[in-house]
Amino acid sequence: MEQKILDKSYEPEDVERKWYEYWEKNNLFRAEAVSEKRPFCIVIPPPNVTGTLHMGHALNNTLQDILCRYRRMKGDNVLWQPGTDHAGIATQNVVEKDLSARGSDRHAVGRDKFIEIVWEWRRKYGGLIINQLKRLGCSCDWSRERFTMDEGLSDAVKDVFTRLYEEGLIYRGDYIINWCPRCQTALADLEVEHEEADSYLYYIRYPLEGRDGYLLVATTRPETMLGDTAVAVNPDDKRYRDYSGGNVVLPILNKTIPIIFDRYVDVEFGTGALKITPAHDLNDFEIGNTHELERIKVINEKGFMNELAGPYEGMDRFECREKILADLDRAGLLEKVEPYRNAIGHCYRCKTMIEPLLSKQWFVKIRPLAEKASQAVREGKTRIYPSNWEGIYFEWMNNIRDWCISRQIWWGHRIPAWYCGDCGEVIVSKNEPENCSSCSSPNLVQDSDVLDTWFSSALWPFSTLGWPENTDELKTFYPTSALVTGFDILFFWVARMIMMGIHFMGDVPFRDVYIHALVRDAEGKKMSKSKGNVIDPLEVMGQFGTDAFRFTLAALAAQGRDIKLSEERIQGYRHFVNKLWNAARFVLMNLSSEIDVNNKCGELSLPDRWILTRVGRVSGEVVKAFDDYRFNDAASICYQFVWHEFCDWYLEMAKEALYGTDQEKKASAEVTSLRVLLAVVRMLHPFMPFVTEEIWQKLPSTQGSIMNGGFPEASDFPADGDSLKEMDLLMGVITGIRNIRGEMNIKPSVKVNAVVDLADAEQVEILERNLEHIKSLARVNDISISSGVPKPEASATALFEHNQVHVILKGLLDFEEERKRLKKEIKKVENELGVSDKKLSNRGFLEKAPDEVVQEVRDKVETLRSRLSKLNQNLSFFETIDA
RNA sequence: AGGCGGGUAGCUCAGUGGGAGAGCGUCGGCCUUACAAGCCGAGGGUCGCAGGUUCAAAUCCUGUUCCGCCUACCA
Repeated sequence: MEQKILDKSYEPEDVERKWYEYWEKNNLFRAEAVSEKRPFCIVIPPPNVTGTLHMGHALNNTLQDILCRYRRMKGDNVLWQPGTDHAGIATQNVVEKDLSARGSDRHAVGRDKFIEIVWEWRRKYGGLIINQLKRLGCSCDWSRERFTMDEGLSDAVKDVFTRLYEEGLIYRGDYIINWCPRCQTALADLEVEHEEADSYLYYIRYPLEGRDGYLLVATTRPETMLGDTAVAVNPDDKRYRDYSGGNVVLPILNKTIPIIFDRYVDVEFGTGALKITPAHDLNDFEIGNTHELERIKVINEKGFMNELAGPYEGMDRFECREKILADLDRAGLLEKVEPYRNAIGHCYRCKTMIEPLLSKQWFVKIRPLAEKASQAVREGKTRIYPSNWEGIYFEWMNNIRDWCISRQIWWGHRIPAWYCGDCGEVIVSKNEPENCSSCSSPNLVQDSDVLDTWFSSALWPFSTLGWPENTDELKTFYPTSALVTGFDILFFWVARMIMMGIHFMGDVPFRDVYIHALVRDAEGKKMSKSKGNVIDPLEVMGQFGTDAFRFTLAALAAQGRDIKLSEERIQGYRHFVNKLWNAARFVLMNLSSEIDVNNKCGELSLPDRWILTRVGRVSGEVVKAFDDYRFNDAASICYQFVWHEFCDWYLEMAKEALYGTDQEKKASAEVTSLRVLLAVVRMLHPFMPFVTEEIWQKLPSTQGSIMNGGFPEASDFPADGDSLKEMDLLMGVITGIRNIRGEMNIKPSVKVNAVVDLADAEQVEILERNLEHIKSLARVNDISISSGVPKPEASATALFEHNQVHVILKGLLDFEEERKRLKKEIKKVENELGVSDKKLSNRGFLEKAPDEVVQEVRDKVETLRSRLSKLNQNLSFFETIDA
């Protein structure tokens, strides 16, 4: 027989391991591909396969797990679809770093071998983050784990690429792209981080051809002048009107380039003359196109000056800048240098300064996809919570530009395009072609680039469910129910999933998107390794227990606000876990061996009726909060109820019956406390899966896992409105006496005598029936309840509603203290009365405010008046008595 | 430059038209047989500032200031 009494304190470590193994062994996370039950599906935002769990993951997955566990308990067929992402650039970087530490590099090992090494790496470390998610308690259906480089998902990628190509939505072209000279690859616009920094604006003289003088040009990047093919001015700019048809001589290279006119140029900025470098700047590129300018690339893919850079060939781009400035200065062509702040793009992976470069890349023509994705959200097919993110989503969708999807790295989905070595034909095909479709030549070479990782992530909600096969999973779970993610990947990932989902599945990929906050440190700073302010979730779990950690995250996850996390907060919620544990321990200790929650018991006591009514209401509130993604509300409702209603009031009062000899009363207290505890652990289970399972398994009347125990609902409990009012009265008396005791510093060991004077004689009986509770909770020896009795001599009085309770102080304390206390309270009541009186003397209020509001204020005034007169009476009593 | 969010108790925040709240911290009192990771009690706020709408504003509007974030092709 298993020991049913709980240990004195909760020890998370063993308990967590035990139950996670139990859940997995019993397949409790398994979803059914076909089921009568209502489907609920979340696809996990796939973590990088090389990653380790950080706070962002912890929050993100805790919230998902809360939703999944909640829905499962409500009887849904839940699929939490897990998996990892191959994270092309990040993973390649990690493996390359490892290679270089061993004195090698990817070019030395070759492409095929390198990819093999990365797979090996994944086999070795890919399970790390998965195990960390398990440690967090995540109830993913691990039997369905996917990886973006799996065969099935790779097929999906090829399928999507070829179909988009055939539809003209994927094309290949020469454009200015963001190039990272360190990672040696193109990046999408989104992958470039702009940060404002101190820089300089250099004013350079471009001598005019065939006449005296020069055109003064302002630039932040003097090294690109080697690739200049024009200088542009605004046609409306009077200063340059007579330069039409003229040329300038490009300094250093002494090349003649034209002065062109274009409205793009801002007359106000700098000198109003803009040097044009079509091969190294997006705007210049576009201006170059309209004016049919030559594109001269002077910086190569490694960030070094090439052979077209004349004397600077072979220099690094920054070195070249310094040299060129020195040379210009010497030639008297550098007029001035001004400090200037501008935002320069950096690689989001390695922080290297991005080089805008002319390059041939693959792009997705995004507008047609974006428009439908925009519309779907506008029509409410997908709802974004909190809704202010919708505006940001639309904003981005409206200004979106074509998506550069080719990457010059090796780890990823290779672009399914082949080039004919003989006729130059481009063949895009799911399967490797044997001959050129145009000239039948077998001389075909596959494109060496791979696709942006986000290209495969964009398919995640349907590729993981088996697409392009028409699987049962797709039929059952697509569109998925909710997506939970941080705003930092709203564009990278969420928007692109919506586009691809609509295009290939004909429907949005998810009904709801819940955008959660960022986890910051206690000062509100972003956590980062370089700042050294990271809190490691695994350490936290070890120190405080996973349940306390999860509850903290949920309790702090208010919509639209970042989370400031500190160890003190987590510690605070660990106390809550302990409180729950001890409540359970107490209930268990007092249960009779043959007890069952369905046992018949005699008449319920007032506290019994009250707590059952309350737990019903609270269940309803929690359900509503979960349904609205108000995790913090759900958490604090539970916290408040468990600690301050169940423990502080109910269990304290139940002791009366539990310790007593009346078997009927004892039985009803036992059944009620068990019933409420069973509800409490179930409503807390989504937050705190481990401790609740541990308690559940020790409680009588349970079978199997708490996961199958159902979620408590309002209708499970009797609603007894009278019990709420009666308890208010009872608690009012007890609180009144406690207030006096506290303020007068009467020690708990000293019992007092009290007289209760009720305004409503009919309520006397209510208190009479509950005298024992007042005596034990307020530490009272003798008490009398009646209506309309005079205040006893030498007593202190507490008021509640229209009632008063007098505590006899004779021989207990200093009356001066009581006079002070009364005066203080009189002042407080007078202030409140002043506010309300003012309202009632305002004609506008009486005429225009709703009747019930006016009535409320009238009632309040009445209450305050009677309080005030009682307080004054009490005070005058004390004024006449000598201590 | 544009956009978004925020400023409420010492700290972290909830509260979106009608009585300023919670948790933590602080202070005072308690080893009351579930829990000192606990129990009982107390103190503490001109709701950033200035106008406006309203009978009534923390709440709605306008302006302003400070902080944070996002987006951006003025060199």
